[in-house]
Amino acid sequence: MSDCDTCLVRNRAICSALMPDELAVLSKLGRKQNVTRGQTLVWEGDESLVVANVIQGVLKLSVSTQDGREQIVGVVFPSDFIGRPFGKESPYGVTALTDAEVCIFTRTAFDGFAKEHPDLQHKLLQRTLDELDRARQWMMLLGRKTASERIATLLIEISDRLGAVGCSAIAPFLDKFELPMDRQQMGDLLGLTIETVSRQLTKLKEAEIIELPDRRSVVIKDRRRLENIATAA
Amino acid sequence: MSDCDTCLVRNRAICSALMPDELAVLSKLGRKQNVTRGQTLVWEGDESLVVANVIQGVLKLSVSTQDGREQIVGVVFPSDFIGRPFGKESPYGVTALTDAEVCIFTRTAFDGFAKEHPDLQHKLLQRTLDELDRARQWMMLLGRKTASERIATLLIEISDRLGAVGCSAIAPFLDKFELPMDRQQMGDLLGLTIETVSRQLTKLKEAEIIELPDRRSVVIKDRRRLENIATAA
DNA sequence: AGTCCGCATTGACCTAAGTCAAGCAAACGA
DNA sequence: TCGTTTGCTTGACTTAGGTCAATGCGGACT
Repeated sequence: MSDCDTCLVRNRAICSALMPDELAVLSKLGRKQNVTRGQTLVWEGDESLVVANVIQGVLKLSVSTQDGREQIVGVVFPSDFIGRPFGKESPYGVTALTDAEVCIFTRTAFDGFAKEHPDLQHKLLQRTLDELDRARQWMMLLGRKTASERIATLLIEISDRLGAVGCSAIAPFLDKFELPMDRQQMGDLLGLTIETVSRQLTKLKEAEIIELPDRRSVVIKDRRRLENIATAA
Repeated sequence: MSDCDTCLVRNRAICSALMPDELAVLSKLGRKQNVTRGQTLVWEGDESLVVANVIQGVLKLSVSTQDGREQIVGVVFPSDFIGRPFGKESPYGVTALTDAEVCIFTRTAFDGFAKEHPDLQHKLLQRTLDELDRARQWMMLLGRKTASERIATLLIEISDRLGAVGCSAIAPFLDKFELPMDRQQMGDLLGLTIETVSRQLTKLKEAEIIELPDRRSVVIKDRRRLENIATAA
């Protein structure tokens, strides 16, 4: 891999657990790779051959039924880790939602390196625990929330996670942002149809809680009210 | 804690990563505790003060909305690990579904010990990754499956996990078992109401796919067909 | 400028699951 | 032994969200 020193996510990715000399070793094992929107990095059910760090862009993790229903089970942002280390086939596919850049490793090479580096494993454990918490919050959404609660929650969540990627000191709340996905993908993430997503968005727009300047943009005009809807308060 | 040597789950819990002398140290930090059905070990939103291994019994992890809707986001069986190590408040409550016995540690003591024992952390990481995969499969269920698919999936899942606890060499498929939860809890786990759970169970009974000898027992009469329903094949 | 084309929106209608309200039966306590 | 409670089932009705079918609209290409 070319150059960890200039990596956009070097302070936030799991690599930040490593000392410079260790990082040099790891960097030899990986390489940067560009991925274009829609490209699939890992197929659901395939043996888990690679893991990666996201440098730029947004990717989805998704599961499908035989008859084609799809559920997005995770969305990864810059500095997040992708893949299933330590054996096992990948129970979900990984596909780019936007053009992206990842720092990719073969799973076996990464596993071997990780075994020797407890600090890296520790970071990975913390990240996995956080991801598990997030997955569980999403289970509540999928199991018990109404369509409008789901949409509101999604907008807040995306705003927060995009905000965390940028400089949060300058822009603590990101009230204007680009959706990293289309309506269908929002539906696949929320367990709704595209039509319901669309209807709920126009409802929020008509209530003047958000604006939709174009198909991909969202402006949050009344964050407080949006949060109230999201938490069913 | 009294005695790891005779612990029912010593070969399967994360403790199995440790050497005898290390285990002796860990055992000093924990103690066995009995929990009765319905008792809550950790409250949702409380600071995470304890972690534990499950020795016997079944517990639920659950999240609630302000207005009282509940979603069960995880079910833990003997040898599973409970709690949120390394800081943070617990985003879910932990409550016993059956009488249970756990081996409990204060979080800080456990964290300290884990930091010194990479093998233990490695086990914990693998377990957390598995748990995350399971949570994601459940997201597919909650987001995209119909009521009958959900019920069928639940019965298969409980049968499998109870089977894994017992001796799977003797009983590879557990076709008769006790549900570790009531109808309401099945609903909370599946994102359904109690009435829908009941109706779907009677439908499976009338199709002669299962039997329901009493409120807590299930007999799987036609596993193949049940699996077909579960996977929407 | 005009015409595709891929999304997104909107409307009319349908249905799976929720709600509300009885019944019912095993377990429980007097 | 008989109420009472607690959990489960069943039935009648409602509804949130899905389905199907137009329609709209902005961006890319000729």
